[in-house]
Amino acid sequence: MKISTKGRYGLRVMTDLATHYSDEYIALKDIAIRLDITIKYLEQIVATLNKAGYLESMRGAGGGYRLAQEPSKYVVGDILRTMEGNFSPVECAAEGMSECPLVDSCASLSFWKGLDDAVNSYIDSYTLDQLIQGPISKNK
Amino acid sequence: MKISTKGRYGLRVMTDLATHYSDEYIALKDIAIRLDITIKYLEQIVATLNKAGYLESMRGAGGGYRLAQEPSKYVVGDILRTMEGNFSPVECAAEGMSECPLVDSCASLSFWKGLDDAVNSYIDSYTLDQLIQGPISKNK
DNA sequence: AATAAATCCTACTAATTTGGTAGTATTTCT
DNA sequence: AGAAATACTACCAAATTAGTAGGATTTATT
Repeated sequence: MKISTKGRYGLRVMTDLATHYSDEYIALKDIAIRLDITIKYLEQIVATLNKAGYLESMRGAGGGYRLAQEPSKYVVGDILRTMEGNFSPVECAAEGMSECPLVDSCASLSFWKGLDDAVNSYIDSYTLDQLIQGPISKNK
Repeated sequence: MKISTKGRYGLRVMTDLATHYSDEYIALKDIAIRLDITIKYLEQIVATLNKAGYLESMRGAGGGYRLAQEPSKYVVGDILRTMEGNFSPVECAAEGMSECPLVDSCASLSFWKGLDDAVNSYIDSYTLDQLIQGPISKNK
């Protein structure tokens, strides 16, 4: 049960933008260096975040990206679901799914739904600003 | 963040064996029909469960598999981890991992570890016998 | 106006994982 | 001896994921 690099990098980009939060635009070039990924790959990740409305962008020289809102406004769960599509560990536990022929006799459905709930309520309990606090102390 | 069919089928096989729990051996042929998968694929799934020591097997005509212990002795989390390898959504949150070059400055590590904990403690809170109760009432 | 720096858009490709098939050997019961 | 079952191992196909690449467009600077 793995989270893809898109989800991880997506969150990293958001935390990077959060730690550099201001009204200035930050170029992908800079983020790419800090996160050690290519600009080209980063472009795709940022495109997803941007389409979701999380960012403001400025094209051309001196352009870049910045958060559309302050860090505390971003729920980590939203970001992860945006990057990964739905986050349900099992399809049949997700929205309105009931294609499974075994559904009526399925002993595990409520178990899976419970897992789904546990995961989502955890990731929804964090906002971006909470992520960028604390761990800095580990640096010293 | 998906659970593979191996994990889902593995758990289904175990619940199937649990609902038919007795000292008789159950042939894969029967399980395959009930779960609607081929015997050959089922063989692989069962092989993993068997190597983990969850089952007792009997070869030859009239043979099959049965649970090595009574259903209440099986923690669902153990079964899922057996089928999926480790269950950590992110590698760096798993055992002793720290290869990530960003580890010291990683803002998210404790977040990921928390997710890992949330998932594992949920799946460890169920035993097989709990799964096979309750949903039967939905059948009527 | 030209140039450089940046986002934007889209297509393609490579690598990995997942899901499944297949064949054959071995064991056990009748 | 034969049938029914597990045990083992290799292979393959489809899907997903991860990453590359090229070029178009926009904007600031000189």
